[in-house]
Amino acid sequence: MAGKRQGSTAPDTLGAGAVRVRNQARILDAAEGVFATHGYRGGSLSAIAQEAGLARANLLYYFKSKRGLYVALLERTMARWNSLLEEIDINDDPAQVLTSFVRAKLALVRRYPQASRLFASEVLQGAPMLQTYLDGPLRTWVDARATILARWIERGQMDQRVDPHALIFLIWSTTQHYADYEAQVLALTGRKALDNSDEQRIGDFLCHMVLAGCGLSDPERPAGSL
Amino acid sequence: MAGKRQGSTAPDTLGAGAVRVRNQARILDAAEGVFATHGYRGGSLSAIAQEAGLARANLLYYFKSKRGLYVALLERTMARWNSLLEEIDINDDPAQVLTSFVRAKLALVRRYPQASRLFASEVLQGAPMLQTYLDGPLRTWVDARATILARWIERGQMDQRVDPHALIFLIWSTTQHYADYEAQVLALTGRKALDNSDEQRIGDFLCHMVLAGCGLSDPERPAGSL
DNA sequence: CAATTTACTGACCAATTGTTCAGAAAACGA
DNA sequence: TCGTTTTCTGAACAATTGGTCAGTAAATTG
Repeated sequence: MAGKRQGSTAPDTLGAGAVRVRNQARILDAAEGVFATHGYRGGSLSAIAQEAGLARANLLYYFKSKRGLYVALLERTMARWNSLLEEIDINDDPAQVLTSFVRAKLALVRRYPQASRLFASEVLQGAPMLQTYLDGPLRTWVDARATILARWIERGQMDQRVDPHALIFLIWSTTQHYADYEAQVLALTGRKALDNSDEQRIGDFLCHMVLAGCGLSDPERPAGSL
Repeated sequence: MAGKRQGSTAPDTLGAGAVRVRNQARILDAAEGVFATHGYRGGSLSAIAQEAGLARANLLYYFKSKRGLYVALLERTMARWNSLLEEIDINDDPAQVLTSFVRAKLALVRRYPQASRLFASEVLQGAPMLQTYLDGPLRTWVDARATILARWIERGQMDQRVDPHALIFLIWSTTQHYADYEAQVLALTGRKALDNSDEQRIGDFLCHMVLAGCGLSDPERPAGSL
C-alpha cells in the first residue's frame, strides 16, 4: 500500500490520460520488485497488485497479460540502460574510458538495484524474452567496444594479455555483483546497506584492478619486497 | 528415518535401501535444474517430477514438502562446495593462492553450472534459506581469508590499494558470471557452449588481472608507449 | 449540466499449485 | 514360500494461479 501520491508531478487539475501514466508506472514499479525477487514464474499478479495498491483485475486493464506486463517491464529497463550506454572512440584515452565505464555501471547498479536483479533473473532463465536484445543491440554495442579495445591492444596502448570480451564481462560482473548478490555482500561484510562511501571505495578498487590489469595504472607501491 | 546407507557405491545386486538413495539423487538432480531456472516459487513439483521421471506424489514420499526438498537441495550443494574451500596459511605464496582460487572456482562453476545458478537464485531472493549459512560458516571462511590478505598487504607482499573483501568478491563474481550469465555470454560471443580451451583462456585472463591488480604479476609487455 | 470516454471492480472460470491419504505394487528378509 | 517393509500411485483436497467479463464508478469533454 504505497502512498497515495508519491508525486513528482502532482495531480492538481490532471492532464488527460494522466491516470493511465501514473498507474502504469506504479504497476511497473511494483512488478519490478516482485519479478526481481521471485522470477517470472514465481511472481504473481496478486502480489504485484497488492504492492501497487490496486485491484488484481485492474492490472490486466493496463497490461493485456502477465507476460505483456513482464515484457513491458523489461522494455522500460532496457530503455533506461540504453540511455547510459555512451559511445566511445578509438582515439579516446583507454584509462579514461575504462574508469568511466566502471563508475557508470556501478552507479547504475546502485541506483536501480531491483532492475539489475530483474535482468539477472531473466538471464538466469536463459533470457527467453531478451534473446533478441542480447543477439541484437547489446551484441552490436559490445562488439563495437571489443573491437576498439582490440585496436588499443594492437597499438600497444593496453597489455596484450587482455581479452576484450572477457574484460567487458569482468567489469559487468564485478559491478553487477553488488546488486545481484547484495544479500551475500551485506552478510559477509556485516553491513546493513551500502552507502556512498562504499560505492566510492569499491569504485576505486575496481578501477585500480582494471587499470593495473590493462597495464594502465601508475605502479604506486608495487608490493616490492620478495 | 534418514537413508539407511548413503554409501556412494552403485547398486549391482542392489543393496537394501538402494532405491531410496537412487531416487533421492534423481529428484535432487531434477530439482536443481528446475529451481535454478525458475526460482523457488516458480519451480513446481510437477515439473520436477516430470524431469525426474517419477510421479508427483512420489516426491513427497522422499521429501516431506516442497520446502524440505529445496532445503535438502541447498544442503547438498553447500556440502559439495565446502569440500572445495581449502584453507590457506599466512606463509603461503599470495600469487599461488590467488591463482589456485581463481582456477578452482572457475572449474567448480563449470562443473556445476546448475548448482551455481541455484545459489544465485537463492541469493537473489535475499537468501531466505541460506541466511544462517552466509552469516555463519561462509562468513567465517571469508573473514579468515580476508585477514590473511590484509596481513600480506601489511607485509608489503601485495599492493596496498587492494581491498581484501572486494578482491574476494571480484574473484567470486567474475567466475560465477560464466554460470549465472551463461545465456548472455554465449549470445555476446556467438558461441554455442564454452569448452575446455575457453575455460583455460578465461582462467589465464582472470589470473593475470588479479595478479596484476595485486602487484604480483611480471610486467611482461607493459603497454609502454604513451 | 449531460454525454462519452476512461478507469475500476467483484464475481466467476478453468487450470495448476502443494499436500494428504488409502491402498496397490514391488522389494525384501525369513 | 510367506509376511513385512518399502516404494509407488491415483484420486481427491483447498488454495492460488492467470484471465474474462458484465457492470459500476470516475473522469473528461461538450
